[in-house]
Amino acid sequence: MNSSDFLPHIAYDSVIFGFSGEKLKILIMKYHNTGFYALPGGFVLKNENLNDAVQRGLKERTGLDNIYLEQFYTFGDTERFKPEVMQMILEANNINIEQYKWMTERFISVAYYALINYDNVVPTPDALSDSCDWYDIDELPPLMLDHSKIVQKALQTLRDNLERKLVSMNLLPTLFTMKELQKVYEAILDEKLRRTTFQRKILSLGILKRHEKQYSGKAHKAPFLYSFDKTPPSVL
Amino acid sequence: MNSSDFLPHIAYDSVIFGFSGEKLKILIMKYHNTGFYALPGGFVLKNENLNDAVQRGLKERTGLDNIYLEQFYTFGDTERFKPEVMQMILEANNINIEQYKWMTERFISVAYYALINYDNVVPTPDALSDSCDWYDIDELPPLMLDHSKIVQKALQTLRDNLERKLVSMNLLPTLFTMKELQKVYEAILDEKLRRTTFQRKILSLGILKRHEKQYSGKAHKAPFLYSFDKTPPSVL
DNA sequence: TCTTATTGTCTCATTTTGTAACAATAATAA
DNA sequence: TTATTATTGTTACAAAATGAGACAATAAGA
Repeated sequence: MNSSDFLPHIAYDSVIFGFSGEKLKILIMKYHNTGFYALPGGFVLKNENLNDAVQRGLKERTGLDNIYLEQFYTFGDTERFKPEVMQMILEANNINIEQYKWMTERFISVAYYALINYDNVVPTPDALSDSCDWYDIDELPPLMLDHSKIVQKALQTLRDNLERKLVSMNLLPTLFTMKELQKVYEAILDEKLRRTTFQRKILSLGILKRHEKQYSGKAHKAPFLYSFDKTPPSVL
Repeated sequence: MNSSDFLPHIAYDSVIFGFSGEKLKILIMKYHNTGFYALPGGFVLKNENLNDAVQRGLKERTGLDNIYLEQFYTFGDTERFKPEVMQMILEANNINIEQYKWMTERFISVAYYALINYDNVVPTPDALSDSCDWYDIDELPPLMLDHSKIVQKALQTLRDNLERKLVSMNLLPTLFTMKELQKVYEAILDEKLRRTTFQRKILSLGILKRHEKQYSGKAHKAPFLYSFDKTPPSVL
């Protein structure tokens, strides 16, 4: 795979959401020797579907196949074009700038968000970066270029989609309690929800399967465990 | 303006909605001597914002400035790459294929929908096409490439956004009746709505300003006229 | 003046949502 | 063993939103 295998001027960036404990998190990369933080991204092969290119990149970053993905916006302002930034990254990696000149040209970036089960992931840096780590959504480092804007738009889209798509299914393990599910909603919406109303509403959707209780080791009544029922009525 | 002024591999397509009478309509172009019907589209100048490129194209097609625009999806499957199609269009226009070879390469297309006031528009074909006309959304001719898919996705997005964005504001003239507003909703959702419920709900949003009645010339009580109130509370 | 079609508003039934209360219960402390 | 504590599942009732119909008002035409 060399430069000429990729479509010039076209990139993708991905906002990879995971949920752990009480917090919504995303994966952020840090480039070698530059202090630049960025979203995981990549390029599209000349004979590759755009969506497949993103899946391929996510597989490299997370080790997971068949990730839940939603494309949410394509960023195409000329302001994103800062050739000196990519040049610094390439130089910091002792890369032959001449050969990778295409990388310093203007790019339009198609942005996706992914939802994955935090526990299943081994974040893996790429050749240009020395880390790929989870960050709380409200404690992100300063991101390069327009990546902060991309994250904000991803969050907004995730919120808008929360009621219409099975978001939480992809963020939780197979079995979970009603409280855990509520925590996911609260983390995404960034607001507290009323326990009884939430429970009634979710159950009335008919998308959950109730399993045997499991004694949790806590000093109170044990909660039911739930899973998402197979082939739910698409919640539309 | 010549070929080298444009970003290669990147195009846009626009689904331009208008409303007339009872029907939702979109603008469709027909290419010279080929029988190909297509959405209005175009390319992005090397130093031009993506969104500006689309506004520029819409201005050429409709004569309008500052059109309401929403980007809704970027189509990037390799299946869209059918060089013979663009080649036929170029040949039918006696265009030097060598010089316009870039047009026959693979393109990723960013799709937008626009909402405009049907009555204000003079549809104008471009250099390659001999017509640009309104078609009822349910009576479209067969469209080239994946353009039918693009229209379907535009419609779905429009429906999803109907409650959250001020869609109708851009499809109606300044003054309109409650019945006309209801017709817009019905055309978009493709379903009948109950008059009293619709009226109550819309009025409760507090986004309409009621004006003096105008005797309509019809044999019944004259309806109020409404306009959208300035700076509505963004309906979110 | 009567008829017709449609509009604006109101009422009442139904459904959904907000809010609080309460019994059940798993671990812990006494 | 028994009481205590924290949390859960469910119910009950109030408040709000929605569905469905009734009805008076009224502009134009018969």
